Amino acid sequence: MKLAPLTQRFVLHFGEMGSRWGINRTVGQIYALLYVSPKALNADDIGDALAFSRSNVSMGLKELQSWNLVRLQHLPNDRREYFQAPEDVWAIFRTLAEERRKREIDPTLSMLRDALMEQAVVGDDIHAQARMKQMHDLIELMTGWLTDVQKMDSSTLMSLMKMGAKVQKLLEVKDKISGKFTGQNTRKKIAGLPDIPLGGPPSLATTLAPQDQSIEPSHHRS
Amino acid sequence: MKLAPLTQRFVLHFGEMGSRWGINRTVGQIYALLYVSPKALNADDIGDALAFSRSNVSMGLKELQSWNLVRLQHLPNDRREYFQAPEDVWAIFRTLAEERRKREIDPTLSMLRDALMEQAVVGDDIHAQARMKQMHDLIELMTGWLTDVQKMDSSTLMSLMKMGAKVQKLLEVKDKISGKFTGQNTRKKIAGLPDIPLGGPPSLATTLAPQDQSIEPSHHRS
DNA sequence: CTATAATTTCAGAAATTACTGAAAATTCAG
DNA sequence: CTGAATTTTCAGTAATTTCTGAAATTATAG
Repeated sequence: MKLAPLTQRFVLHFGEMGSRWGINRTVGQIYALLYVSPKALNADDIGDALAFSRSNVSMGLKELQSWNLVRLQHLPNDRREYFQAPEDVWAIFRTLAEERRKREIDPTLSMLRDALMEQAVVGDDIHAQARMKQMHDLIELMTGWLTDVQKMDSSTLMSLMKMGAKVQKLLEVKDKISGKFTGQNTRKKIAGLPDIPLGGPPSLATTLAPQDQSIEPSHHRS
Repeated sequence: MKLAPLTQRFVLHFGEMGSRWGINRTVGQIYALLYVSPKALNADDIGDALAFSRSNVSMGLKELQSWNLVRLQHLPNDRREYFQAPEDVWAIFRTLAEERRKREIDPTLSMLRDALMEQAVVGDDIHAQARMKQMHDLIELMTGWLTDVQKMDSSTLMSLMKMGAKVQKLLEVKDKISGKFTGQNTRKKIAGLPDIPLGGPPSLATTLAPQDQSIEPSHHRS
């Protein structure tokens, strides 16, 4: 590997972090390289720079393409494919968020939806279902909000993030002007079922009724 | 494994998703079980319910503890340790976000910080450093904002999320009232260096000056 | 302090995932 | 179409991760 020193550090770091991010070392390094590269690279460039086999590079690129994280380019008088990372870091971030949602959240959300449709019979399942409902509602709220956020233009998003905790103030002001409740009816409510509890302890107790709720397990051997 | 049907589906799903979430099957299933369980469970209960070896359960619980995702309990007249997931789904989510940041983001942020302190010498590194700066600034903005958000009380957060894209409107209104620029000076600016570009294409060109920026790679064989 | 219960550690087995080189498939200039 | 260039697939191997049972450690009741 014959990379410029800072580039090399960056690439190696991404390789190591890969596993924590759910990608492998190869994919991490390839992406890092594309990200810092001033020009698009072909598979041989990459394999050469990182000392990976050609097939490994091919698989890595395929993976990155499935994440929508690379742009494919064709150059005049060159049959090979050239790859580059999008220039806009915001765009990269959005893509990442979206893809992660698709892979890490959506399947769970749909599993939860299914489970909530069923009529729980066993006692344990009745409680379990209430818990699933809580999780489902939270996830739906978060992903719905993420969708909204992704629709905003970058500058709005930027403002929002830069003001940070100050939104709270702004929301308070808004409340005073527009009436008692905040954001009411802005997002659809799921038929018949209770809201996500906000506070601490009383949360579960309030969502589903007659179930053993005491802290100490009652029948766990003397 | 002798679990109630819905519980079982939930547990198995978490086991499968585990790998995508950076935890293993065991840990995923243990957490799922604790999450839906109406009472705290001890290691034997868990190993029994999921058919894992005692040592595997022990390791899994250790892992979950390192994520701050389980509470430990002691019962009268029972030497064993009992585990449970926090009841408040919001609290769980916050913990998850915080831990993931610690593991998946912070190391990269600090690597980037280090790399930005160096004086790039090689041409490629000069460009690479500009790219790292963009990534660094975006991450810092996001994590800083996350910190702010985590400081909000749940109801504010709830309002914010429920209003979704409508914040945009609110921000516009605020702008009209409070002057021309939004959020200006709300978060510290990093000395002397340019902001994160917002738009598409002109982004990189505006951040660091005299570097090959043309789209077609100029010296890539005829 | 001793004996027992409970938990943790750890070396090796099992399972999974990553990587390679060779072969197959695809693409495209001529 | 043909054949060279390029990319993809895939079977086998290497590396890593997960899981287990046995042994070691820790905690505590008596």
